[in-house]
Order: sequence, then structure tokens, then C-alpha cells
Amino acid sequence: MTESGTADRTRIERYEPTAIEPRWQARWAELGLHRTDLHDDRRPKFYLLTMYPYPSGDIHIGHWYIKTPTDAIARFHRMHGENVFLPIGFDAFGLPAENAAISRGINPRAWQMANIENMRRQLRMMGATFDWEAEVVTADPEYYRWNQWFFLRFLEAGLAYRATSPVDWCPNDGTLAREQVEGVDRRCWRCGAKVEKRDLAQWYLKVTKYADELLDFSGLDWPEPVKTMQTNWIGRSEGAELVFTTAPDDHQPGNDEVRIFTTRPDTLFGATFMVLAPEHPLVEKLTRPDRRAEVEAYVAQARAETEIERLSTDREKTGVALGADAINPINGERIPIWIADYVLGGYGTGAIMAVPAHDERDFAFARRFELPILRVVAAPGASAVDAMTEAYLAHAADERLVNSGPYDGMPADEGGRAIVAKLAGDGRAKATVTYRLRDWLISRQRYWGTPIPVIYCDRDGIVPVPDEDLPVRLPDEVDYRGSGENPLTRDEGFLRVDCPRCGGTARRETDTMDTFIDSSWYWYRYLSPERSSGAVDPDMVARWTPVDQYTGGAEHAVMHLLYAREFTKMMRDCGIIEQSEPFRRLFNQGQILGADGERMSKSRGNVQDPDELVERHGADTVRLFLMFMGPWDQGGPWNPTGIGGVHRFLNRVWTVTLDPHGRPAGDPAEAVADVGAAGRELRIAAHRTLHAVSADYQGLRFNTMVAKLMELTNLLMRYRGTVVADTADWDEAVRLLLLMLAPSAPHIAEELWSRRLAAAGEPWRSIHAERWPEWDAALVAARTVELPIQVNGKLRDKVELPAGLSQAEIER
RNA sequence: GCCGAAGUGGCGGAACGGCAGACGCGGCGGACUUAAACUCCGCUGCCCGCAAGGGCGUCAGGGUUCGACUCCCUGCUUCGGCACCA
Repeated sequence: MTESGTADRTRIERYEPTAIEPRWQARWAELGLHRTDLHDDRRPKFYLLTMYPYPSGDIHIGHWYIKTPTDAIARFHRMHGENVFLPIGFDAFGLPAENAAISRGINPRAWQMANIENMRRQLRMMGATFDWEAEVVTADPEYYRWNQWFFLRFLEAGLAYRATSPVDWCPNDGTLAREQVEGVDRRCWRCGAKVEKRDLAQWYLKVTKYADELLDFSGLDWPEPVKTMQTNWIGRSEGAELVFTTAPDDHQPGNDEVRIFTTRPDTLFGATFMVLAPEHPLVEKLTRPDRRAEVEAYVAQARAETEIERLSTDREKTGVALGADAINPINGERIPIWIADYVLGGYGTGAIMAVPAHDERDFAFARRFELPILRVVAAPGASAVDAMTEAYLAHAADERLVNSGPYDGMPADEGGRAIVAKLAGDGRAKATVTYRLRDWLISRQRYWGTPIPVIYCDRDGIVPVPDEDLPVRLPDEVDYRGSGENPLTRDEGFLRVDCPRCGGTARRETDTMDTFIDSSWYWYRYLSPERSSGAVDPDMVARWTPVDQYTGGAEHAVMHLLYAREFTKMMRDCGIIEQSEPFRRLFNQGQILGADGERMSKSRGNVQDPDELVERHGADTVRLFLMFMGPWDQGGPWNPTGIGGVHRFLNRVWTVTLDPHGRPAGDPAEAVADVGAAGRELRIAAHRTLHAVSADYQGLRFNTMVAKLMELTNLLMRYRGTVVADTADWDEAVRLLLLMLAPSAPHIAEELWSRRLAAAGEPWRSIHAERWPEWDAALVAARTVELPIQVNGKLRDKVELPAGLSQAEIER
């Protein structure tokens, strides 16, 4: 390289990314650079997973933002001698395809497959090293049959069940899981329509069984916000279940048990009324005849309540008295029973004891309906009888029980325990734990999903489809005219089936599964996508999982990322795998918004098409620009202003590599006084850059990684065309620069590497098969430290001192 | 309301408790060019000053420290999540 430079300094080839990128992509495909031998156990494995895309049609720059740094991670780890597996697939079931099919009158499968074909092409343009051999497409019967198979295993294990209860219902998507209802005004996560309640028989997965286990994140390197969100979502709450009984009156005999959940058993003496959820099973029985009309009207209103604006939690409380009383188990006092929508049917026992003195909501309710408020907890010195203007919630260590009979004067905590202990004696109390987390409702009244493999027989009831009859295929030719109602419900060919037990005429379940089922295990399938004898290959799963690094958006913190953990635990409990957690390290990259700061969407017209950028600047520039924009977890509005700077940087890399001796007209080359010192400066800079860049790659800090490569390149530019460019130091710096650039800008690095090899007369070898270089620790360590001398916080002077001095020596 | 994250030049953003503003964009000036583009070089936080130099600066206010963008407290703003969870 060094001697050839002088010969041809005036006319080096220009950097033309579009000329070199397709060539190297083809070459890598030929070489199988991306392909992973999953059976190779001589090298440490690195399972790198990126959330598989939904094939919505076109890729936008947001896909690149997720995927190209992920490819850089893959290449970085390969250069460390690891056996990296970076698979890709498509999340092909789901509503958008079905809607598109309805509006265009084409089959969702055909539409989806065309989209996938297009996305494959666009993904390849990134120059990313996805292992396409491992691809899965969830709408493929050979994939979704295993969804059905899992469902049957869960059914056998008692982890799947059918129940009728009020469910969240979206007019477009049908039923939704609880996580899929968003916001105060309760809208569908996917289509934004308002969600209502409906009573329906639906299939559930018993994920609440894992509530406690899901709270344990030990051994997982996950972002704190995601762990916090999941923890809050699971909502563990310790307290006690207390049993009240109904008092007899003229209209009913009483003595029914009403179980309530409370976190404050210490306030039991302060319970001045009781509130049931409107849907509580005892409402009907307890309602006094003269209250019936009002109660029924309230229940009906509560049922429809999601259609009414629920603008804030501090809207005025509503409720109705049933006209019956309950008996407080601790003191035998009669208190009135009300129903109110602020008590939720699905949480705890659907009933509460109301202690207005010590609960904000109960306080507001008591004020509104003029119910008594009795203080039972007070700080020392506070009056036990004064009128309260707000609920007293404080939980100070020195507060004492008052108005609580024999428990007066006890510290609140201790009093609570004593009350529970007392009532526990005759079975009227027990310490319990309640969770916010609900079982996962997986039934969807949609066509484009995995059919739930059960059959309804008049004689045998619910009959699971036998394993050998899987998959239950989704018919391709269906009539999906109309309002979007599930066409399976009128597809006779699909519906009619013989009962596997009695052989009689039976009907198939027409609901399909939540598509989050598909995404709850796809990374296990990547390990054996063709396997027909089972959903997953247990040996491969044992060897390759948990996933070492997962990358994707944070928007699924309590959806996909929670479902995935739940599903893994269910698979484990069915003996399918041994793992308990799917993803060891998680990174949530930010989201690229449109230039207007809104989510990119075709309808807003703010979508940035990457093809266009690639055509103009090349894939390497686009990749690097996305990494350079800012911290990867940050995202932000799309602003391409700086992309030229990144392109110029790559141009300079091109120039210092191919034309070290050139000097552009107009650039006053300075004479280098001391070549040795300059070379040493270059060497130190190169090794320090390597040290820092390695750490940045490891920590996924790509923006500073690129900045450091720019700095090194700028330094090389300074010595370009001087005698320094003839030194071995220069040559080494360029070599390190290319190696460090290789994971992020793989095409230009490969091109320049090959030219260097050719110039040196060495046989070609891909830069991506090179080992990541090692830095010289002596060069990285600072020889001297500049110590600022400050007086009263102001900089007065600086001294250069050798590193590693003791404090006493410095002070001297 | 509760939980979480974040507030640094004109802009995107850097900074183990130790020279705030790396790197890039934009801007200004210059070289090259018949000219322009490209490329290259220099300057570019704000204020005062011809200059040397000085003052002020990391949302606001307190605190810890020889020293705070960084740690602690209080408040404000923005973004994300939750939504009466007893």
C-alpha cells in the first residue's frame, strides 16, 4: 500500500456505494457469511434476536433503526469468534391483513405473502446478516399447527380453560386481553376503537399462576423501566380476606358470606358501609323489592359504562343502596350494603368494606351519600372524634388505633395483625395476596389467525382436536364480505366436523387465537423451523436459549414481553423445554417518528422510505447515520439534515485508505517536524479509539462509537500527504479503523479491506471473518495526567503529572 | 392522581464527581476553480472588550464537596406507562 500510493495520486476512484454494495451483498450470500451452523459447539454461541416485523407492506426507516444496529452487534460478536445466530421471520397473522383483504377483495394470505416478498427484498438491502434459512412465517400451517399443539398441551395441564365472564370487546377486533385495552377512555391497542364489556364464553390461559415468578427478574439484564412496568402490571398486593355476613331482614334470610379483600385490616372498626361491584353475584338476592328498579337501572348503566366518558378517576362517585345490611365480623355491627362502579368485579373478591376515614374513594363516596365517617387510626395527640375533611392515609410508625374496642392504643400494623389473627380463629379472616394481573384471554372473533383446536359436540361437550388431526387449517377460500364479522362462522366446510369421540355431527370453534400467541415462542422455532416431529427441538433450545440479546421496541413492555415470559414458563411446566426465561438481555431502542413528531404512518404521509435514501447515499451511510443520530434507546423525529456529514466521513475513510499521499489543491500541507512524535500520536489515538469503540459496541452506544471513528479519521486526514503517511503507524491506524468500522458500515469496510489486501499481494479474505483487534494496553493507559489547579472553584492553572501518583506526592 | 424517564449552544447530541459543549449539522471566513458544485483549511455557547483579558453559563431554588451537568432535597416543564386495584 505504502509504495503504490505515490504512483497514482491524482486519480483514485470515487466512493460509489451503489456500485460496491450489491456486489458485496451477493458475495456474502454466496459465502454464507450469515448462515449459522447451530450444531457447531466449538465456539461460544450468541443468540441475537430482533423482534420479527409485521409485514405491513413497506419497510420504513424505523425498521432500519431497529435492525441495522442489531446487525452491527451480530458482526461485532462474530469478529470475537462467537457463533452468532441472527434469525428473522414474519408476524403474518393479524387484523391489518384481514382488513386489507376485505377492502380490496383479495385473500389475506396472498396479500400478506406479497408483502413478505417485498420486505425480504428491502431487508436484504440493509446488508444485514440475517440467517434466512431459519425464517418462520406465522401464517404458515407448519407454524401455527404448533400454536394449536401448545394449546392442547395447556388444556391437558389445566393451563387453558374456557369461562364466561364480562370481557373487553372491541367492535373491530372482538375480544381483547386486558393488556390490549389502553387509556382512560379504554380504546383498542390496535385500532383505537372504544372498547365495551360483553358477557362471552372465551378461552383463557392461566398466566396468573406465574404472578409471583414473573416478579422475579434476577439474572435478567433488562431495562429498569420495563421491569417496573411489568411489576406494576402484575400488581402484587398483600392484605387479608375478611368474611362479612348478610343480616336477615323481611325479604331474605341473611347469613350469606360476603368476602372482601383489604390491605388495611387494622381499619376494620372503621367500616361504616360495604360496597359490592355491580356485577357481584349477591346483588340480585340482597336487593330489597322497593329498591329493585333503581338497582337494576344502575347495574345496566354500569354495564354500559365504557360507552360513557370516564374522563378521570376523580369524577363524582355513583352508587345505589341495596336496602340490605351486612354484619361486621369484629363487632357485630350492621352496616348498609351498596353497589358502586368504583368497586371492580374482576379484582379481589369484587367487594370491599368501606372505611371512609382512611380511604380516599370511600371518603368521597361517604361524603356524597352522607354516610358516617369514623376515625379508627390517629397519630399521637390527634383527636379521635374531630370531623375529618379528608381521608387519613398516612402510615406513620407511631400511629395508634382508636375507636377500635379492645385494640385501642395498639400500633396500626400490630392491631391489623391481631384483628386478622382473632378472626382467623373462626375462619373469618386469612392473610392473602391479590394481583392485578388477569388470565390471558386468547379468543379472537377474527378469521386471520390460528384456529383454536376444539370441537363442540352436543353429546360430548368440548372436545379437543386430536393431535393427529392438526393442523386445523384455516380455509383459504372464504366469504369475507360484510362488516368484518368472522367469516368462519358461516363457512360450512370449516364448521362441520365429526365429533372425535362419538362420531356424531359437531361444530368447530370459530374463534382464532390472539396473534400474541404466535410471537410468544417464535425464537424457539427459529432453531428448527422445518421440524415436523415437534414444535421445538429440545436439544437446540437447551443449547441456544435463553436468547443472549433481544432488541425491539418498548411498546410491548406489558404485552409481548410479558406474554413471552409467561409462555416460556407454561412450556416449561408442560415439560417441553427446561428454560424459565426467554431473554437474558433486553434492549429497547427508541422509536423514529415522522418529521412532524408523530408516529410514521402512510395516512399521515410522514413516512420516510429507506430505499430512496439508500439510492442516494448508500446503505452504509444510512446505517451509520441511524447509529450516529443519538443514543439508540432514544429515537426521535426523523431529520435527515446530518446525513451528508456521515457520507463525508465515509468519503474521508475512503480517501485516507486509498490515497494517503494525496493532498487536495488548496490544502496547505504542513511540514511535520517530528515524524516519530506524530507517528506515536497516531498510534496512541488508534489504540485508544479501539479501546473506547470496543466498549461502546459492547454497551450499544453506537452514537459515540461513530464519533470516535470520525475523530480518528480526522487525525489521519491531518497527516495525509505528509511523511507520516509512509509510516507503519499510519498503516496500522488505517487497518484498525477499517476493522472497527466493519460491523457498522460493512460494505465500504469490505471493499477497502479487499483493496488493501490486493495492494499488498495477499489473498482475499473477508474483513467480516477477521478477528476483532486487540489494543496495546500500554498505549491506552495514560502516561501523564493533566491536573487542573483550582482555587475557590476557579481554574487557575494546570500541571502535567505522571499517572499513578499518590495524593501526598501530588500535593507536594 | 400514581409509577417511570428526561431537561446541556441555533439544531442532533458528548462529558469515571475534575478544563462543559466531543462528534456531526447549520452558520461565518478562507483555499482550490474562469465560475459554481465537490473537496480541503480555520472560526463558531452567551455578554463586555480593538485586543490581551474578564464576566456569565448544563430547567429553577436550596444543600453536600477543595471541586457538581453528574450526588441529595424541593419545585417546574416535557415525554412514556397506568387509570377508582380496596
